[in-house]
This record gives sequence, C-alpha cells and structure tokens, in this order.
Amino acid sequence: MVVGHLTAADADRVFHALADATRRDILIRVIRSEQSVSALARHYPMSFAAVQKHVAVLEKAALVGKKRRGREQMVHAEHETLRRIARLLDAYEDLWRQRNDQITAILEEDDERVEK
Amino acid sequence: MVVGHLTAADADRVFHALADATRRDILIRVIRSEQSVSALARHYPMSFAAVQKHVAVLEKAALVGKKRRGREQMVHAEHETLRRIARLLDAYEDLWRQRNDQITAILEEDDERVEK
DNA sequence: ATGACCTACAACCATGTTGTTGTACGTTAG
DNA sequence: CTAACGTACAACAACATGGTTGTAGGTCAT
Repeated sequence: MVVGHLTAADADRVFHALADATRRDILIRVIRSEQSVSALARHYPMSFAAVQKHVAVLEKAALVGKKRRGREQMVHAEHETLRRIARLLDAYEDLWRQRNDQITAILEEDDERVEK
Repeated sequence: MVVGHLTAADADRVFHALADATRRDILIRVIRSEQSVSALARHYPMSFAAVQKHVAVLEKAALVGKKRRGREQMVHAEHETLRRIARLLDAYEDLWRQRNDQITAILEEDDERVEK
C-alpha cells in the first residue's frame, strides 16, 4: 500500500486538469470503462488533436494513464489520484468543522459566565 | 436550505481557483478565521495587487466572500461551495466503485460457470 | 503491398492568466 | 487637517492555455 502524498505541484496539476468540462467528461467516461483516444474524440466537437491534448493534461496530472493495445492507446482512470484529491478537499472541510467547534466552545464558555 | 447545484461553469471556476498553491493557502487561512486582504497579502512574496487578484479569483468561484469593515475588506470562506465541490469528487469516486462492483459481479458469474 | 486507421508532435494563432507598477479614492489615527 | 493605511482598478509584459492544421510513423485489414 502506497502512503500517497500529494505535493503542491501535484495538486496544481490535478485541479487544473479538472478545471475543464471536456476533461471532466473524459475522466468520467474512462472511469466507467477504458477507451481509446480516438473513441473519446468522437464524442466532442473538436479535432482529434485537441482531445489528445486534453488527455495529455489528465495524464500529466496522473488522473489517467495510457496503455497501448495494437494501434490504439487505451486510456484508463488512475483512481488513486482521484482518491487523494478528494481526501484533500475533505481535509479542508475538516478545518471548517474544527473552526466551528472552537467557536461553539467559546460561545458555551460565554454562556457559563453569563449563568454565573 | 438551498438545494445547491453546481453548473459546469461553476465547477470550472472552482477547480481553477483551487489550481494554485497561493490561493489554496489563502483559502485555508480564511477558513481558520476571516482576514483582511492586506493581512493576507503580508504572508506572500508578491505585491498587494497580486494577492488582491487571487482573492478575486476565489471570490468569482464563490469559495470566499468579502465584507467591508471600516477601511478593511474582511475575507471569509464560503463553506457551501467547498462542500459542493467535495461532494462532486465523491460522486466520481462512486462511479469508480460502481464500475468495480460490476466487474466483480461479472467475475463471480464467470466463477459460477466454471464451477458448474 | 496498399490503403485506412490511430497516434504523435510541431507550428501557429487568439485569448487568458499572473505578475508588475501607477494612480486614485475612502477611512482612520493623531 | 494631514498622513498613513486599505482598497480598487487600469495598463502593461511575459507566459500559459486551448484550439487549429499539417506532417509523419506505426498497425491492421484486405
């Protein structure tokens, strides 16, 4: 089992890759099942080369990987990266909860003072 | 309670906003406690105007909000947006699990055939 | 072997992003 | 009132992004 730490540059790349509707759609498709680049390209109103670039962005972010099969490049999701970035956002949410807990604690402390 | 649906353009803005280490750091700081733009700016090796722009990107993504207090603009986290984007990534992870469940089911079906 | 298909990659263009500096204006402190 | 502070915004330069077309090479089917 890999510990799996995400550097700041990694997070930059992953969030950047996700910041485009076409790339998110490609990711969803390959999560469902791996597909060749040209099969993916058929779904979008842009050139094959443009889709190829989107896949390259996802690949540099390690959100997908490619595996040659004959003359096709099969694109598959790299679930571990998706998991890591989801956990990173969870950590942000935890920060918020901790802050709220502190505020709640302080307010309760005030209540005690008032009651005394 | 707001239903809270994230359009594709919303997700574009949020992921783009998160795709920069400085902006993620600003977000973390204001999650912990709201701060003025100039207080934030003191932490980074760049001009006040640059930090102002980063805050504007976070604000357009609705990850933070601003509230004037005297001559200062207090920046605070908008937790709801953070929550929504975290849930969006959760949905992607669910897709992966569904796919795995299907594969597992098919394999088990194969096993049954072999056993017969 | 030939043609069709899939991919890779370079060159190019338009636009957007990220930093800078400079100017202007409202607010607070002394 | 004046000086310092906090903010807003415009203009600019450098670079990145997202699309295009064109060329080239590897693989498969006939």
